[in-house]
Amino acid sequence: MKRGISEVVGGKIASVIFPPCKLQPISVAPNHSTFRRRLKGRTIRGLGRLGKRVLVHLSGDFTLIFEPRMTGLVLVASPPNLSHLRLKILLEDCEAQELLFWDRRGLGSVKCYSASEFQQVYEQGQLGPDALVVTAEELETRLKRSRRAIKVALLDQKQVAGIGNLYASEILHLARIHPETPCAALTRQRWVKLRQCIVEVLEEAIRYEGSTLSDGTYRNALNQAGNYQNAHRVYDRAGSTCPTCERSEIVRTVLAQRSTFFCPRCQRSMTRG
DNA sequence: CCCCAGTCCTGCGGGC
DNA sequence: TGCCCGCAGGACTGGG
Repeated sequence: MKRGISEVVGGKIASVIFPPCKLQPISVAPNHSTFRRRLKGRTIRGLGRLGKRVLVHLSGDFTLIFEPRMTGLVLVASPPNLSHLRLKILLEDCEAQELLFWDRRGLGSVKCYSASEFQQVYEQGQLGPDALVVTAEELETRLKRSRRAIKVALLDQKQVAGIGNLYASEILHLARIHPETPCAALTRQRWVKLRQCIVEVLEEAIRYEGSTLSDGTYRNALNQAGNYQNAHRVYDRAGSTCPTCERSEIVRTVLAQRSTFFCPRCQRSMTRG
């Protein structure tokens, strides 16, 4: 999503519009008027990412933070519809005419923080190391004393930032680790393998422009559907044959109230294999 | 501290 | 055909 909005860099924010919306409003921080005041007239200096959040760095040391959660989109193209359009930022002096935030369920948020506010909110410990750059040693050090299931731990953004429910199942299948394996039971070798698979799955998903599931919500910054759902090995594939062993059927379970998919043959043991 | 369950939100789809 | 209800999950909260 971040990559798709690069054409906003260098732009100047001409106006900030919260379109009238009959739905429950999304969260805006610090509040609507401060948000608008902080954005207006500023120049977009660059882009960043913090786990699943998209960062837009502004002049004056402010940072605009998009948190899309499941159904939010950061767009530089027409949104899927107007009824769920939550924020419209009109731009000048850059390739993109506008930067939009669209969110069907409204669980996402937009924030604009000063450097010190940003530091406070995302102080050390709030978010773990980014999943794309975490090392096996960091993962092991953070989790080896935990008795939680590895699938649940991978979703904990304080431990490692950037892995969502869908990708946790895919990562563990590729790493051939049973999702209920207690973190403390994983060997050094398994942490190394796990880190490799985290990077492999996430980079693959990014190449495919993400997963557009059956509800059709996820889109890239140009409102184009992703293709990673066609590459899923286990997610949402309960009952179909495992593409790795081509023998067992994919099983669905629930861990920490989240759907979890795995192959009982490839991800057999809790502690070895 | 560690960990889990409940909560928020909207639209889709299964069941009847 | 239409209605109702369960479900999807990322982050946060409260509590054991």
